[in-house]
Amino acid sequence: MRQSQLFTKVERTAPKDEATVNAQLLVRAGFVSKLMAGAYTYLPLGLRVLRKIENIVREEMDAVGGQEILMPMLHPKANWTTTGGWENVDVLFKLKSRTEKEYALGQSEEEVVTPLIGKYISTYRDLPKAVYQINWKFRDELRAKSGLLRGIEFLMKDMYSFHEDQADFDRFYGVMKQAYFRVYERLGLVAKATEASGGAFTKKISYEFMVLTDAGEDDILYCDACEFCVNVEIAKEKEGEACTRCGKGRLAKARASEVGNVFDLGKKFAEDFELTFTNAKGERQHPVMGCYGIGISRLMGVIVEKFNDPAGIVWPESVAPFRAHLLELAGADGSKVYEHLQREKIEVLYDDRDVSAGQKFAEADLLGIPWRIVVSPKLEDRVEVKRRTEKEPKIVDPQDIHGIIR
RNA sequence: CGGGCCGUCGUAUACCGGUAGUACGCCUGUUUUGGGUACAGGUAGACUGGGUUCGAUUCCCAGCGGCCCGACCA
Repeated sequence: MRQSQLFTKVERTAPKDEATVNAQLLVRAGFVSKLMAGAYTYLPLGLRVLRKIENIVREEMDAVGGQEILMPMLHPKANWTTTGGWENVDVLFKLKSRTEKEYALGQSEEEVVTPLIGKYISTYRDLPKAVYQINWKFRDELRAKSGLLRGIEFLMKDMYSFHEDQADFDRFYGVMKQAYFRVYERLGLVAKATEASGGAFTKKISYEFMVLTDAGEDDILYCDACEFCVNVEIAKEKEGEACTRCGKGRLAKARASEVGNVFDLGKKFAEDFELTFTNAKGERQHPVMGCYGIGISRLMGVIVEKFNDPAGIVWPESVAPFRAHLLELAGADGSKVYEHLQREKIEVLYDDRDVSAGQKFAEADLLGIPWRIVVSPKLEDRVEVKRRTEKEPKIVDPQDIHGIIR
């Protein structure tokens, strides 16, 4: 894409009312624009990043047999009174139509997916099944904050699985855990599976996937020698104590942001909606249900919190809005290189604007695209290629670029 | 929801109970051309509604909005 055509522009100063790094950089660089606290517009650059994260999550959910659907965000009140959520879920947005009919905005979709699945599940031979969607969620938070980290409207992948028995759920939970770790790894993040409380509708322990960052709002204790990790809200252990699981490590405390979770919902929702299947003995039985969330838009914020330097964002290659940023300095013509990269199917942002070299360099650093390519009269027919993470460029022939940055 | 701070050109800021200034942006021209080039001219602003006052952007009240701390957060 030609940068001269991009409708957004870089701001030279950071917005005064954003405290977190993710909000400051994303707003300044023109990836997002705040409509109100907790709700952002995703601009062309930001939407490209969001879609990349979404696609990585989608690929990994498909890989474990998840089937993608898209459910309404607007829910009838009845589904929520059936489960008690209308009265008990305080973050539920409720609204009334002009004819006084009442609705809820989806903040999680057990109330919709459970009756939906009931239409298609009748025998144990239909199980297990896992369906998911990637869709906007609404939560009436008392205080939206921290840029993309806590919104009242946010993009989330939510998967729901249905199983014949607890053993099959447990098996699937293990599969999902590995899928989640693959997602985070592909995003360049290290996540810890953390034991946490199950919230309002399950007494069981749930697992939250946490990325360590000071911008987060959870405190966790984790063992420095084994995988053990627990949210302080349910921890019986204390910081500095020896780990009881492995007996070798010590527990350290850290701030983290929750980028995914897994709940064993048991039979709660199946019972509420009278969802049953016929087992091998011919008896009617409730399936065991699980739900699995990943906060897509929050991940975008967390990635920026983790990957930045004083000059700007440093996107991991897997989610960068473009792979290459082609800077055409005054007196040179980058159009041939641009066309070459397009033929090679390399996503490239072509800075063809009539602005100074210094401004192009500064803004390129802020945008954080992984590879920077410079064409300049100084270089004659050669071009300069540099990684965002590195200091020194390489001078190469234009036809060699795609081989280097691919 | 409790507490605190704050709303001034597009952005970031300053001053002031009596003509609202600066930087960046934007427009025109010249200049410059490898790290936000320089100069000249121009453009553009007091959240809303009440009150006090001769006069309010400034003081007071309310509303709306924002940020921070806490609580909350399937």
